[in-house]
Parts: sequence; structure tokens; C-alpha cells
Amino acid sequence: MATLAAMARMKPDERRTAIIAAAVAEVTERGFARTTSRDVARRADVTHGLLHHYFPDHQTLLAQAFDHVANEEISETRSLLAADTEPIAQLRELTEPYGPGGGESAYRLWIEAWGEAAHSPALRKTTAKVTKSWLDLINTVIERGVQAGAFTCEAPRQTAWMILALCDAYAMHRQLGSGPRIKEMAFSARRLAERDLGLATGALDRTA
Amino acid sequence: MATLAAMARMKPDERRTAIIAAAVAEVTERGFARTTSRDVARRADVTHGLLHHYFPDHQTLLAQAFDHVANEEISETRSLLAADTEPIAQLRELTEPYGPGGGESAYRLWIEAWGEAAHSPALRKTTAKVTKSWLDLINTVIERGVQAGAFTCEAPRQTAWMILALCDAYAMHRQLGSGPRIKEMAFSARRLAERDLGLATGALDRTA
DNA sequence: CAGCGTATTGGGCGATTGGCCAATAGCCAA
DNA sequence: TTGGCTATTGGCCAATCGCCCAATACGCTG
Repeated sequence: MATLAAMARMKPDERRTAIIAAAVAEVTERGFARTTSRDVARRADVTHGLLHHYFPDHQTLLAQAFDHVANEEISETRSLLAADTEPIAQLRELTEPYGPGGGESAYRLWIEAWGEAAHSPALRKTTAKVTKSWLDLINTVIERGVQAGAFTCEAPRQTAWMILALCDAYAMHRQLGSGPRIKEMAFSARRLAERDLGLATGALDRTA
Repeated sequence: MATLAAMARMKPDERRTAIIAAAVAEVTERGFARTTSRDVARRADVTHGLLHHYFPDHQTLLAQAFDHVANEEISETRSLLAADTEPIAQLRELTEPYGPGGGESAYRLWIEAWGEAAHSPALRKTTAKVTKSWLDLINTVIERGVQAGAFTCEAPRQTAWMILALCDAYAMHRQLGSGPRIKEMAFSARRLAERDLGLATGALDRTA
């Protein structure tokens, strides 16, 4: 992973980023509660004592780590949407079977975060904020599509909420390996969107 | 909670049940990873040493505790449905705003379980099994309603999955206190069900 | 009542935790 | 080169964890 000799010294900002990246990886694998300072330090190739130099305490480190990823996901998706101007293509991005965010491991982190949010005000605040961002993102795509004449929609915010909920639920249950017909679940969000937005069935499946 | 003098001795089965109940309460409050043997013991009014007499180890205790609640929820819902014979009334039960299961705290436990399932094969197995039971339950109600002529439905299993997903997502995000318009989210599942099953809007809101 | 088996206690063990701190190492300005 | 500031180390601490076990209390059977 890292060249032994090159480990010596890093710019503080890089070091900080490396530690946060290590924390994210650990939390994704083990969950918030089971992630220890020493695990993070080992993964970041530093000693555990250094963590306290960059972060006041363990909770703050984990909270900042999740904050970092969550905001990054949002901004990445935002620029992904900016690349397409056509509403249908944008909606297709948002309903990708692996989730519009960072894919498999990103959802592992989110599942951990939902659980941890019940015990950490900082996590709860971040999850609430980012969830709202997701809803706004979907809602904006819908409303722009309606204005452009591509969609028809009675209750955009409600449709946005249902799309998000189905994507989350699909990703979560896929994580757990639960249940039959998991591939069908993946497309429920798209079929729901197609019906709610006046599109033909399968309109979101076709590749542009 | 418990009379001091009456603490002395309990039948083994009662004791076992009391410990499991204490474990459920602790996990609901603190999550799986942060629940310690001693916490459970204190809540159950026994010493920590006794736990090892009833359960081989900590993980097994927590897994059995969740297993107990999950199965109980399912069977309670089953008998709840048995009380009604009318499909619409049954569907109304299933889409209760607080979730068809045990209410608020029950969903706290489920959120913890979803996270923990990623780290515990036993939890993963239970969540998968009970999720399947929920889907079957909803699916049965739909199909009986279709046969009785009360519903019309193109893809029952897909509709069942969407209803479950929306209920889960609503309950979860309500837990987190996230987002505006959370009351509207609560009825998304009902509106979806009404449309998917050929019912009039609001048909599931009216009290029987 | 005597005796056996189980329920229950409470202490102890090794391992691990987050946080703290004195000491060291490396970088840059003067 | 020197001095000082920051990054970094590694050891230490009290607290706590799950687990184990010898000792005790209790209840039931004979």
C-alpha cells in the first residue's frame, strides 16, 4: 500500500485526510461502535498517539469522517447530474441499481450511520442534513423535468421521497443478502418513478 | 419495577425470559455493540456471572434476544390480521403510521439489527428470515384481496416489497428526526398501496 | 430431616479501550 | 548553523470488557 521510506513525514492536511480515509474504511468494515482508535491508526500507518494530535477525541474523529464522506457523495452526485441536461438521463443516474452514491461500500457506511445516529447527535445532524440534500436533488430533477415537459407529476416531493426510500431499502436489504428476487427490488424504484412521472414502462432502463 | 423481596428465586424459564427482556431493552437503547453483559445483568436484577449460566456467551444472548422479539412481532401481527377478515382492514393494519410491529422502540431495535447484521451471521439470518415473513404476510393480504375482488394488482410481490420498504424507510427516518414533512412520508405507503391496488385515494385512512 | 443438584453470587484474570503526556524527530526561518 | 515550532512516537493509566470459577444459597426429592 505505502512505500516504507515515503511514510516518514506528510503535510498535515494530507495526514489528516489519510486518517479520515482510514477511519471511513474501518467504520465501513466494523461499524462505528467497534472501530477503535488503534485500528484507525494502524490502517493510517501512524501511531495511536497521533490521532489525539489531529482530533480532540474518538467520537469527533468518527463524526468528521462520516461527515466528509456524506458531503462528498452529495457533491459528486451533483456534478454527475450537471453532466446531463436531459431529465430522463438524470433520473436514470439517480436510480442506478447500486445507488446513486458511492456504490456498495458507501451503503455499508450509511447503514452503520443510521444505527449510530440514534446514539450520536453529531451523526444525527449529518444524516438529517444529507438526507434532505438527497430529497432536494431528486425533487429538483423532477421539477425541471416537469417544466421541460418530459414528466408529469402530481406530488413531486412525495415521489422524490418514495424513490429515495426504495433505493435505500433496496441497498440495505441487498447488503443483508436477504430475500429472494432481490434484482426485481432494484427496479421497483424505476418502475415507481416511471408511473409517477408519466413515463413508459422501462423508459429508465434503456441506456442512452 | 420489581418488588425487592420477590427477587429471590425465579423459575429458570422466567429468569431466562427476564434476561432476554433486559437484553432487548439494553440493545434498543444502546445498540448491539455497546450493550455489555453487566448492563444486561443489572437491568435483569441478576449478577453478571449468572448470564454465563443461561447463555454460553455474550453474542449468543444478544442474538437470541433479537430472535425472540423478531419472531414475536411476526406472530403478533399474524394474529392481528386474523382478527380482521376484510382485506382493506388488514391492509390498514399493515400500513399503520407507527409501523405494523411493536411501535417506536421496536423500530429502534430493527435499525440496530440492520447495522449489526453486517457483522453477525446469526443476526443476518434472522433479519433475512423475518423480512421474508413480512413480505409473505403483505403478499398474502394482497392476493386474498384480489381473489375477493377488493383489490386489483398487477405485481403483488413488487407492491408488497414497496409497501414494506416505504414503511421501513419512514420509521427509520422518523427515528432520526430527519427532515421536514415527516407526516406526509407516513402516508406515502398508503397512497402507493391505494394506487397499486385500485383503491380510492384515502381508502386506507378512514377508520372502520 | 438429610442430601443432592441447580441457581446464584461475587471476585478475579487477561486483554483491550480511550485518553494523556513526556520525550524525540524533523522542518523551516533567522 | 542554530533555535524553535510542530509532527510524531511510544509508553502509561484507570476503566472496562467478556469470560471463568470456586464458594454459597436454595429448593426439591427421598
